[in-house]
Amino acid sequence: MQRAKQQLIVFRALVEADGPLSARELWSRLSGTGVGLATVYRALQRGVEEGTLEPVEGLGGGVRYEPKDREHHHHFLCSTCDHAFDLFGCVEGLESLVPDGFRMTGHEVVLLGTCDACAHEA
Amino acid sequence: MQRAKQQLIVFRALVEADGPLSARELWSRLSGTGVGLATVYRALQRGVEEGTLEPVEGLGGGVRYEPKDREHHHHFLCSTCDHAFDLFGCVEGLESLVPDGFRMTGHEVVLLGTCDACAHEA
DNA sequence: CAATATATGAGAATCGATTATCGTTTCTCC
DNA sequence: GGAGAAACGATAATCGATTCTCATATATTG
Repeated sequence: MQRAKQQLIVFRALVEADGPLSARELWSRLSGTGVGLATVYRALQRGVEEGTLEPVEGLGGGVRYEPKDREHHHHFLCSTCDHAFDLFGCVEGLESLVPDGFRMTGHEVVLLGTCDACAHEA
Repeated sequence: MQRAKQQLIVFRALVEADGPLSARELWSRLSGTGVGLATVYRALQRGVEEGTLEPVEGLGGGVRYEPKDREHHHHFLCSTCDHAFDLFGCVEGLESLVPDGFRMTGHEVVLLGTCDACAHEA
C-alpha cells in the first residue's frame, strides 16, 4: 500500500471500464487489491471534487461514476446484468419536446434491453 | 374514512398530476385528507399489481409513479424543485446507438433544466 | 531515522426509502 | 345490528447506500 496509490487504482479501473460504475461495482472489481469500500468512496468523492470524475445518476440503483473527459454520450442499461455501457452518438429532436417557459440545460438518454453477453447466455 | 376510498384518492392524485410522483410527493399533496404514508405505499403497490400504475425510475431519487394508460412519453426533471413533468413526443435516431449484439427493448429520455415556475422565481 | 501529516481498512453509525406490525376502524354480508 | 374480513394510520423495523470513527500504516520533511 502506498499513499495515493489507491486513488489511482480506483481512477484507472474507471477509465478501463466500458461504462459508468457504482461504488460497489468498482469495489468488486478491485477485490484482491485489498482496497476497502470506504477508500473507494473516498476516491470517488475526491475525484468529483477535483473534477476528474463525473457522477452519473438516472441509471437505476445508486450513483455511478465515469471519467469526466469523455465526450458527450449516453448509456445502455442491461436489465439482466444491470451493467451500464457507454454508447456513442446522440439523438435529434430534443428541443421540440421542451414546454414553453422551461429552460433545458441538459439531457439524458438511456436505452434499456439486453447486452451482448447476456443475450447469448442460457 | 371509507374502505378503498384511500386507494381512489391516491389514484386520482396521480391522474391529476402533471408528471410522475414519488410516494412522498404524493403524500404531501394529500396532507389534510388524513391519508397515512403507509397507505400511500400500499395503494401504489396495489396499483402496480393491478396494472393501473407504472413505476418510473431513472429520475433521480426514488421511484415515482404514473397512471399506466398514458401514451408513450418522456419527462422533464427540474433541478430546482425536483419535480418531474410529462413531455409529449419522442426523439429519432435511437436505433443507430445500439451496439452490435445488444437488443433494445425500451428507452428513456430525460430533459434536465428549470421548469417554468422555478425560472420565474427569485 | 524521527516527527508529523495524510491515507487506509474495517466496521460502526447514519440516512432516506420502503416494509412490517399492531390496535382500531370501516366494510361486507347476512 | 352483528360477526368476520379487509383497510387504515402511526410508528417501529428493515434495508441498502453512504459516511464516519479510529487505530494502524504509509508518506513527507528535514
